[in-house]
Amino acid sequence: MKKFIPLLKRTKLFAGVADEEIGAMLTCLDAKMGAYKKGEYVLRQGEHLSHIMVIVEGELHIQRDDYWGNRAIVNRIAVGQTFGEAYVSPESGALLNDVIAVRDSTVIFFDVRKILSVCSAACRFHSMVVQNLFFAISEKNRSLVQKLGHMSKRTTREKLISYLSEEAMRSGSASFTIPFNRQQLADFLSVDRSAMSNELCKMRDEGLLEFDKNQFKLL
Amino acid sequence: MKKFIPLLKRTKLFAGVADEEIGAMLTCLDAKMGAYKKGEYVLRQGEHLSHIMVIVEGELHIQRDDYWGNRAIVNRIAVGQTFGEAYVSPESGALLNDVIAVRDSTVIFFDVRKILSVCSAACRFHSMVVQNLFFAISEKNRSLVQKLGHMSKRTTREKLISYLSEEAMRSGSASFTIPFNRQQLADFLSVDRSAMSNELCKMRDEGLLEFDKNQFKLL
DNA sequence: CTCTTTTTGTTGTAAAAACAACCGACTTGT
DNA sequence: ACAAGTCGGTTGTTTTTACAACAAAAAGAG
Repeated sequence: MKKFIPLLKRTKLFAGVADEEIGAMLTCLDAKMGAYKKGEYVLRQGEHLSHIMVIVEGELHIQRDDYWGNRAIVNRIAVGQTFGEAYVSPESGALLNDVIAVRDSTVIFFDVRKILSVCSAACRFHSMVVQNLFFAISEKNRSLVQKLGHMSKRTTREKLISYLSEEAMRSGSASFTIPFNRQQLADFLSVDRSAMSNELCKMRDEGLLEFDKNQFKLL
Repeated sequence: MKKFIPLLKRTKLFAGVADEEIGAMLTCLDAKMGAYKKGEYVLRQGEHLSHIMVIVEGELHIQRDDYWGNRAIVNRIAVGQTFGEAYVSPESGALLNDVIAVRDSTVIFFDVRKILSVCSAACRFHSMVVQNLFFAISEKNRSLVQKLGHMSKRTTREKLISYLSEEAMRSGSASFTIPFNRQQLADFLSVDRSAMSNELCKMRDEGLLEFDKNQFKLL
């Protein structure tokens, strides 16, 4: 687990915590590691979560499949990001979604109760982690609201424009790469893949944008 | 402001804090009160927020109107609930939505920085409020995910079933009252009002549910 | 109580999306 | 290298939605 300390240091969760402190905290917070193959479930809807997870390798999707096989991708968790902050609260019920590895992934789990309760040991930075956790969930909250902004658009085209504009804004350039393939993007925006593909090509023909695979350019 | 202390005591934010402490904290946290008429804007998209608000009278909608007049209702804030927790983080940018009073409303604002920094005075319960704030945003996070669950449904009917099921679940009964009129519900689910009204009546005719104004019963 | 405004339901039409089926290009594994 | 699988695009059909316009009922104002 130690080899991930430099990476952990750069995460939002451990921002401002010294290297040597992180090592101590791994013990203090009862950190456990898990490895998942591509396509494997990390957590399943209905489970009760007692740990917060930080992803240190790979990529996860928070998603949900309904009875008819429609998949909705709620969110994407990349290296350095966390999942489970929203389930820290004692009143939070069962997990609403599945968490699945979209690539071979490694995850470190931290015991929630140990994070929230003050520890006696060397964790001078404990309270900073609590505040970081707050900022992390705060950021996730804003990202969910932004996603709602895309989903509340009526047409596939508007959803695409809303999403792609955000990605362009985030990357700070009209050219950018999205972290989804077509099917995943369709599941993320909750539209039909073929209809979306069709719409993308129409938009390209109209000169609104260019794309090649996951590389997009807004014009 | 004092008359709201009993109410504040029952909010999630001040859970576990004694009456007399709340009075002290109102000063300590630099609480300010604001009154808003029905239809008035409390906050506007693009503003920068430095306060967390607790609503003590009335009802607010978090919403966004686009260029073409389409309104999307992101969330509803009722008495005792908070808004702005997600904008506490220093990196959080401008407000993504408008906040509007749907009824005459009264709001108490708390200075964010004073909440997050440790105060010297009588606020023994300060750290409890920080944790409560965490739980509040955590709950809001889950509610956003649930809303995404409704919005990710493809048809108006499915969205309605998803939403109404949740409301039934929450009320613990097949009969329940929703906090929206038809137009607001349509804006909340991001569908056309007339189409939704039509769908609701079809579902009633098929024997799926009964309703009278905002009162619904699932069968 | 009466007039006005708001809310809800209804209908028809045009636009858009979902769905299904298929093809070719590209990957991957053996 | 070859077979199997994945991925993105295309097309046609059916279903659903948005939009617009209107009517009836309810709520609210004076």
